[in-house]
Parts: sequence; C-alpha cells; structure tokens
Amino acid sequence: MRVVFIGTGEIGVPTLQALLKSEHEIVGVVTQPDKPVGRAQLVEPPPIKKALVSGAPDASPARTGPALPIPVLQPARIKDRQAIEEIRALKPNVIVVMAYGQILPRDVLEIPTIVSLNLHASLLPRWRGAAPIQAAIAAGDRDTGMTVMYMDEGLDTGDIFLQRTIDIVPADTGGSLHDRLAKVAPEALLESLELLAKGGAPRIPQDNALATYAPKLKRENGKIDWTDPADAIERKIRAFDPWPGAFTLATDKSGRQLRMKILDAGIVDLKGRPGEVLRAHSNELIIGTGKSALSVWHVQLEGKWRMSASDFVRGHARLLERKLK
RNA sequence: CGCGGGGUGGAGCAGUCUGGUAGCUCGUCAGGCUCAUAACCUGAAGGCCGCGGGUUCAAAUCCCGCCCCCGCAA
Repeated sequence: MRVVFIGTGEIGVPTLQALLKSEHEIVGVVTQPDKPVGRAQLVEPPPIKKALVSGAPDASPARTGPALPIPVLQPARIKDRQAIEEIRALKPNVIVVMAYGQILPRDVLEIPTIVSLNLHASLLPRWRGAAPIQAAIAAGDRDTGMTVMYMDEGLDTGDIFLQRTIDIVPADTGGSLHDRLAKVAPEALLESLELLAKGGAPRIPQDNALATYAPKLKRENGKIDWTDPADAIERKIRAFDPWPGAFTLATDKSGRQLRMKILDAGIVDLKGRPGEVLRAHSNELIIGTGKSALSVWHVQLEGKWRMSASDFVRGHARLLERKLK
C-alpha cells in the first residue's frame, strides 16, 4: 500500500522505521519544520526527520547522508492549501498519523483512498489528549497501551481499530513507558494494515461516557503539592520524569525562591506537616506530605547539576530550614 | 547578542559586595572508644580557588577577554 506517514515526536520513530522495512511503500513523510532547540537555539530537525536521514533518532544532523528517495514535507501549517495539495499529489492509500503536533483538517483526512489512521498512546477512550502516558502513571493505572483508530475531526474520538495493552510497573517513569509504547506501536500498525488489505477491518466506536482527558502538560504542572498524599506525589514524580519534571520551591538565604527538581523519591511511613523537612542528615532527606512522607533520593537545584540527597543536604542545610512550597 | 545561576582539596557548599593567614558538612587514610549503631574522639594526607591578561606592596576577592556546566524561555 502507498502510505504517507505524518508525525513529529520520538514516539513515532520505531513505527516509521518498521514501515520503511515493510512491504509497504512510504510515498511521503510530513513532519514539523526544523526549529531552534535548547539553550544554544540550534536549528534541529524533528526526531522523525532525523530518523529518516540517519536511521537513528539522535544522530547528529551534521552526519546527514544522501537523502532517501522519500519526499519530506515540513509545512508550517498543514491546513494551508499548498500543503494539502502536496500531500494529495502523493496519492496515498493510507495516511498514518502519530504525534504530529498539528490538527489535521478534514481535507487532509479525506485524501487517502482507503483510510486515515491515528496511533495514540493510551487505551482509548481513557486519556484522550496530548499527555496520555504521564496521565496514566500519575493516576496509578495498572495498564495502558497503544490504540490504532480511525481519524475523525474530534480529539482522539475516532472509532477504534485495535489496541495493544501493556502493564505499568511500579518503577515505570514517563520516559520508560514512552519507550515501551513506542516499541508496541509498529506491530499494532502493521497488523492493522494487514487487516485492511484483507478487508476484514474491525471498527468499534468509543464509549464516550468512559472518556477521560490528559491535557497538554506545561512546566508549571510539575509543581508538587505537598498536601497531596505521598503515593500520589511519588507517582507524579515518576510520570513527569524526564519531562517536564516535578519540582518544588525552596527559599534562598536571601529570600529568593529557587526551583528544585525532585528526580526520584520513595514513600516513607513517617508523619509530618506537608512540605516540612522531617529529616535532613547523612543520607536522608525526608519531607512531610498530606499523608505519610517522601524520602527524596535525587534533586536538581536551579543552576546546578543533579545530585543525590546526601550531597544536597551537605551543602544546603540552611536552605532546608524553611518549609518547601 | 533572549533572561538568569554556577565553576574553591575526592563530593556538596561558604568566603567575593567591605582585597591581606584556604573555612564548613562529608569522604579518604592511620589510630582510639563502644555490647552496638546513622555514631563518637584524636591525628594525617589532599587545593595552579575554570583559563589568560591587567590593577596593586598584596587578588579566590577588583577590571578586561575566553572556555565549560546548569535553570528558564522558545
């Protein structure tokens, strides 16, 4: 089948690579424009484009080899008429969308002769929206998965084609779960394309009554509310690792509020006021919460490297005299 | 030139404004004490204070240039 892959984020890389190796013909890839990234503001192509060029998602763009014979479109706005016509000219049978980052207009969805499919990293209708992976961990879900769905004009509301379920383990972080879901996706998609070819495609409407939403995360969402119970905070720390990170505010000697990321922590059966530093010596940094307490293992203070709690306590005893907010 | 923090023995920090003996909490090594412990006591080693230049009788500290790290923003 002639397939156009539309995607930007890292999570789509294994799926794109699997498509390239499959019997299907990838006639085009649509991704977001190259953008300045990081402190140095270097212009970098999105992960999907990097994967096309070098085969590895994090390879240096400087190593750009000979271009593959696959057209790469990077329209600033996919709803522009020119972008739509360029996609139409590729004459796809199927469009596959995964973590693209722009809403696709109906004009694009209707281009393929067979269907437009979307891969979403949750068991829909649970966790529609931009941050399903973090939401699943933060909520304490015991499993999640990858959904292949028919695209419609709503936000992750299309009929379900098929789903793959994976367990969420207690050590899972947003990063680890992201990677495992990324690996599940290719198989789910290839099986879907096979079913389409045979003609026996399933189609199950979502039960809207069961829908939950996982809105796009901002850095501010990573602020820890110490009045939450320790287990909820611990899940949030894992869910937000490595991005956007969970943080708290500590007060400087000069009264300035410093942002301190909490990189990992464990639940401890101690009582104390929310945000109160219960212990800060030798190798322990324990903070009270709404229920039980949290032993912090690694932190990163604004302008500093990440460090263990014991290192932190050694140099910042005075910073910890006050409550964390 | 987007905004900001930082580079001081092996680790984390103070000292820099108000130039003038290298400090704190640990770690390491040697020895001691305790039934025991996250312990405690005694002693020791270990630092071109990021790099280069300047001012000065004297620079971690003041001035100029450069390198590197990190947070925010995007």
